[in-house]
Amino acid sequence: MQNNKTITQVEVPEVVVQRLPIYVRILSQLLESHIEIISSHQLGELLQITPAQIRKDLSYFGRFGKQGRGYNIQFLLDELRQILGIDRAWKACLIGLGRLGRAIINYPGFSPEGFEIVAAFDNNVAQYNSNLGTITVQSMDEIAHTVKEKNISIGIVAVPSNQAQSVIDTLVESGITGILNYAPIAPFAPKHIVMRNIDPVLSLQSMTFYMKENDEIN
Amino acid sequence: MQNNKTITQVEVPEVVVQRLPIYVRILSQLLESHIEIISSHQLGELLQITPAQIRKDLSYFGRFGKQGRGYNIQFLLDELRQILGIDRAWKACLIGLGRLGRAIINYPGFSPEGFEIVAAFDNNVAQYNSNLGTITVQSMDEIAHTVKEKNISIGIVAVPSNQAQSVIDTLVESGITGILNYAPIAPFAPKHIVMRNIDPVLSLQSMTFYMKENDEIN
DNA sequence: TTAAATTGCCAAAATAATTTACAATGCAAG
DNA sequence: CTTGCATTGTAAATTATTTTGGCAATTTAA
Repeated sequence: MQNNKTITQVEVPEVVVQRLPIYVRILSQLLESHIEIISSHQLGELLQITPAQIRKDLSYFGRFGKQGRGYNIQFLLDELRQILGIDRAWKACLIGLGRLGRAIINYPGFSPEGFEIVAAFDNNVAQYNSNLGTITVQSMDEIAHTVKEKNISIGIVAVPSNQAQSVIDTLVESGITGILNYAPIAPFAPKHIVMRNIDPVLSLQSMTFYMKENDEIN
Repeated sequence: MQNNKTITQVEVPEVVVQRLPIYVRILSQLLESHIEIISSHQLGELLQITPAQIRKDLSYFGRFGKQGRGYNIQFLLDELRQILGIDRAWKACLIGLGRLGRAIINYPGFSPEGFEIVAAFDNNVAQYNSNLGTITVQSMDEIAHTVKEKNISIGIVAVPSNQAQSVIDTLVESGITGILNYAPIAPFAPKHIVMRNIDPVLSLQSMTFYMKENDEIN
């Protein structure tokens, strides 16, 4: 393991980065409820996190609050959005249009957050070309070309396990930098690629570890 | 934060528990390829983990290998499955049969791993009662009764955000001990409940934090 | 019988994450 | 304007986790 953080900047811990979107979500809700100011204590209450941790997390990026008062929610939100890079739109493509892929492409939660699926690929083009609104399904051969042409930066992988790694390889070669992988595999990609796995079976399997203990009481 | 691990046993770190299912998955694949023995070094290669970490992880639970030889895959698999509690079937129920819920109930990946959805609930019973095979959709009023009757231990939440917390509360009252939550909220539950969240938007939002930096080069 | 491979484990070191504590500041009330 | 309360930001201490190095014990294979 080489040290790649000698550059001056204090490295932001991964856990902190993962908490920021949660902060954003809660703050958005509060704003919708016409609340304008919140303290780290109140926010911690809502999130079941200590106030100190919230202040510490934020301190990696700057000073956003006012002593004696708390945080202006709108301001903090804008700052966090910028920090996360979600103050702008991101283009994504979807690979695989089986049951899962179709559920993903119809999921209404991505676009309000700025993630737009602008292309879809499946080798069974004809079968899936209906009901997809403005998007035309393309053959997987066209991934590289389309990704470059449309300047897509995120790939969403929803193909069967046995095809997933090769799709990922293709995406990487096409110049994509982020991959959201739904295939139940341990994917491999170069370090500059940001990978996130969505894997409900793994979640369940780590869940039962803790449940089995309780269960023995019954 | 109270110390709840003074009981004698060495607490198994959460990350370790989350790696075990990955070990199980890889080992299963190896077994299918008729490989019988593997060393921590080879396994580490496959998973991009150091051999020492794999040995350390396993050492929390016992001794499963042979010096000079490595691990018998079938044996290690059986042991890990038992440790995780996935050496038996778990009954789950699904709440919410919108697009997401229907994708979940049709997902073929749960049952081979021993997670069986044996009940489904939605307030719009009539609408969804077709195409669900053996499962009959019940009204949400019936959650508590059915969970107890069928001895269900896992709840899968796929209702809209605004209903999710109240569904979770109901599940908890019904005696469920594990919840797989697909609703994009920060759910609240008592500590004895094991909660896992599946939230692709949060994943994407923590992804762009790392992508935006690379992006500025373009 | 010997050499090579590999586990299990310990202890040490390094790294990371969380919590504590408090000075500094801002706000509100009088 | 002054006082007292609330709250941030952060340094330091603490706790937790991960990694590393090393080696005796054991197994296999030559």
